[in-house]
Amino acid sequence: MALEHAILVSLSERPGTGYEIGQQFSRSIGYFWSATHQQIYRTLKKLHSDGLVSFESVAQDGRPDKKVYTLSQAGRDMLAEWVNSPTPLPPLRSDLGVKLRAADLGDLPTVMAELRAHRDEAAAMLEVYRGWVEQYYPDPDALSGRKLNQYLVLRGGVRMSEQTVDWCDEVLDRFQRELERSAAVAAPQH
Amino acid sequence: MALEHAILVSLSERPGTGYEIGQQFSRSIGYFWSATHQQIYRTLKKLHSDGLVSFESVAQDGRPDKKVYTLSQAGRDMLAEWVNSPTPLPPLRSDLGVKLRAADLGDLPTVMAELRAHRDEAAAMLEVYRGWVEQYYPDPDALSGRKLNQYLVLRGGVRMSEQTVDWCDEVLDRFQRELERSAAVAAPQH
DNA sequence: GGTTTCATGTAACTAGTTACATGATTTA
DNA sequence: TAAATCATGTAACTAGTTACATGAAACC
Repeated sequence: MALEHAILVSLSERPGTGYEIGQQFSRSIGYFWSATHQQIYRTLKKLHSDGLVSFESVAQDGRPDKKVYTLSQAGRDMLAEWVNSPTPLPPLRSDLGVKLRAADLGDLPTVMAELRAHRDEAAAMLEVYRGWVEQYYPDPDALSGRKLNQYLVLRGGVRMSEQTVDWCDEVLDRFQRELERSAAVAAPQH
Repeated sequence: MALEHAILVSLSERPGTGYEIGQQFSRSIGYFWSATHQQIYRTLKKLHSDGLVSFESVAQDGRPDKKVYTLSQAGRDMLAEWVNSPTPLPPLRSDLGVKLRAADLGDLPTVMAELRAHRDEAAAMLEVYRGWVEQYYPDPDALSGRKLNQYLVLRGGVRMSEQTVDWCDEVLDRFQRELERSAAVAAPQH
């Protein structure tokens, strides 16, 4: 139930509405989590009924009231306990990996085109993350505390994207050689 | 619904029981997927009712009958179509990342100890994957077809584990410096 | 004599996704 | 005037986890 924790972490930094938490999740790698707004509203409701957060309704003109949530002491205690607890290795799961294994059931040029698109998406994310590092953490050695933590999480995202791009490139290289090999067999030049 | 696909991929290589599929998922990185047996049995039932697989009950002495599932032509067609389709980048999700961001709510030495344990788990997986490469793919350049695909998936697992280990090391290094810094403040030597 | 392997299942739960709904405000 | 932003919600669904259940065989 890391969504609960991700929301609590967000609120531990500043109080906010469900909408704002959703924005943060989708806009930054910083929370290393993603969720739809429905999931967030539902979870906030549960966190409230569990006494981990409280909220204050704020009236607005022309817009629905917003509920500004704040972490309670119980929520803070719970978070601290969770932070000190072990994090098991997540089970391995990758759509791309599953698909790759069966790649020869498809059409190689098509598979390669889709792989290239996947690679490019990952490369675009990587550029975004690198831009954030430059913009928000220009002097990483000087960081400490919360800011350091946020930087290190971002570093994890950079590493992951790099890994994805490199893996796709490795696969594409090998598939390219396969293509050339089969072309050579189909139309030998000597 | 990549579990469906993962099961179909497994059956495309050889017919098998739900139990065997579960073994494969948990024993090898090859399918890049994990699932509990309950999930697998349930999904096989659905795949059967969708006409993507068929099964034959095999009586055994002293054991419950086993159902040996086989991919149907419809299943094979469906898989081929899926293999040719795009794979979107999965949403970023990491318990460790969420936790790291809130690391200063916990106790630094405790957090570091848990991080070290996480790192060691990932390093152990990495050794397992590397062992498989050596054992089953000693000459990667010579591979082609299904065998090549399987190798490339395994390479993805190696890369991911490496990334996890390296990230943990980077975080641990920085946290170590934080520890030393705070120790220096608490007990200055000059 | 206790654990692991083989082999399947039901039931209840938690987590996550997709579709639909409302409605004012700001920006292009 | 069309799209995006702000702000929340219900409902129905799919996916994944955990607990409980059975029972023989093989291994240590």
